[in-house]
Amino acid sequence: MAPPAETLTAERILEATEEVLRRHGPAKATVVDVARALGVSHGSVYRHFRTKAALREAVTKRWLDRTSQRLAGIAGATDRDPATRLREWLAALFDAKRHKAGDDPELFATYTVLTDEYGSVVGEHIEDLVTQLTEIVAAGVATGAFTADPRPAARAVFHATGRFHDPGYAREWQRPGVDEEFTAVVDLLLRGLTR
Amino acid sequence: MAPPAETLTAERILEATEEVLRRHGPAKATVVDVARALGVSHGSVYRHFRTKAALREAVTKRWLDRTSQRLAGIAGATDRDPATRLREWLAALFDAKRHKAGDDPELFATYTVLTDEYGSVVGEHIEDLVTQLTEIVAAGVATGAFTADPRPAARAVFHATGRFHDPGYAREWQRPGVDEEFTAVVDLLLRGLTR
DNA sequence: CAGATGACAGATATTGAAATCTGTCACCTG
DNA sequence: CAGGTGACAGATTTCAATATCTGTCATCTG
Repeated sequence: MAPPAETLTAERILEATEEVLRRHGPAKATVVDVARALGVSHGSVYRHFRTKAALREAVTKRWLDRTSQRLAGIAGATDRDPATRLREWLAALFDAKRHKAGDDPELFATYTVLTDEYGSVVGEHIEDLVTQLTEIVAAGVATGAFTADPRPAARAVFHATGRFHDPGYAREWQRPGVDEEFTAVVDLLLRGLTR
Repeated sequence: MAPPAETLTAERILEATEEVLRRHGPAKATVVDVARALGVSHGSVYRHFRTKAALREAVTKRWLDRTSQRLAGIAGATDRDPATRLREWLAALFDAKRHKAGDDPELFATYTVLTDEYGSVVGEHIEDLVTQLTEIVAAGVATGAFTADPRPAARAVFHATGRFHDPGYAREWQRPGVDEEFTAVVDLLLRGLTR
């Protein structure tokens, strides 16, 4: 059922777009470049994505979804105790972001531009993450470990840790002492949640 | 001892610079404009500020200091109980920022550009604010209301409330529901601090 | 005939020459 | 002679012409 390798699919276009963005950056990456990379005319790209914006948006969504999926594994590990899971989930989010930002700063900057462009996609991603957090908090409430209204509490935890996952703070993630700051905030939040 | 009104002082240059920034914005405000507004040659401005950057930095500092001074009043009100003082201080910070951003968005954008340019001035301003918070937390620890190491706890509170005072989030401050989000975060933090 | 093409019009970006600005300094002036 | 000036060199910005890109669509082809 999988189409032959040479068939032009949305998937192949997205991969080529990621590569073009990596090479040229967000300002210079054009639809013509993507078409050239695939060896087709740019008109063909427009058969799969109505506009350049739609294409960039789809690439952005893909990138964010990869992070969500990684974290979903931790949120769903219902065998572990909620406090630990919350800590690990937040640490994993911080770690994922910090590595993305530190390992390839240019690519990270590229995606930061894209996420700024497509606020609604980011909004959905955040709702997704808050839902994962809600799952953990709700588990804690069920256990009796936490006292809280899960959804608003999860949202508060997400907002309170913004410094450790919002791309706007990426510069700070390299500085010494951030880990202590992270731990201090998470400790304080966990004390606030704990019965 | 106060110099006559027509004497060129650093103070008068700073006032003129604020006005020029308000009128022309950060990108188009030039030293020549400032000199023109004061009716002097631009060489005279350079007698008081070594570079354009030094002038802009001084204006930025003045602007930040005005906020610090307002908040210092609340932090220093040692007659009131620490938990209330902490809430009021954070609410006052949020309120001050939100009004600056909402009442004159262009001027706020101008100063956001300036604060991005002069990170060290912002750093000092933040240290100043964290010191004020530390004072409140320490008072709470003395009372027995809070359990915490005042300085790191104050820093954690500051970081955890970044969403409600960092200019990068200014867009969010207009949205409905932010007040509830603010209250949720502050409640959680206060629960964490409280013995 | 489904899918690809490339010519085209209007929008956007690039480029380089001209204009303006920054920072210095030798020289005024009250 | 303290404080101010304006001409100047080099850096930066502006602006208009030129080039490139986006999105459409009539046409082509396997």
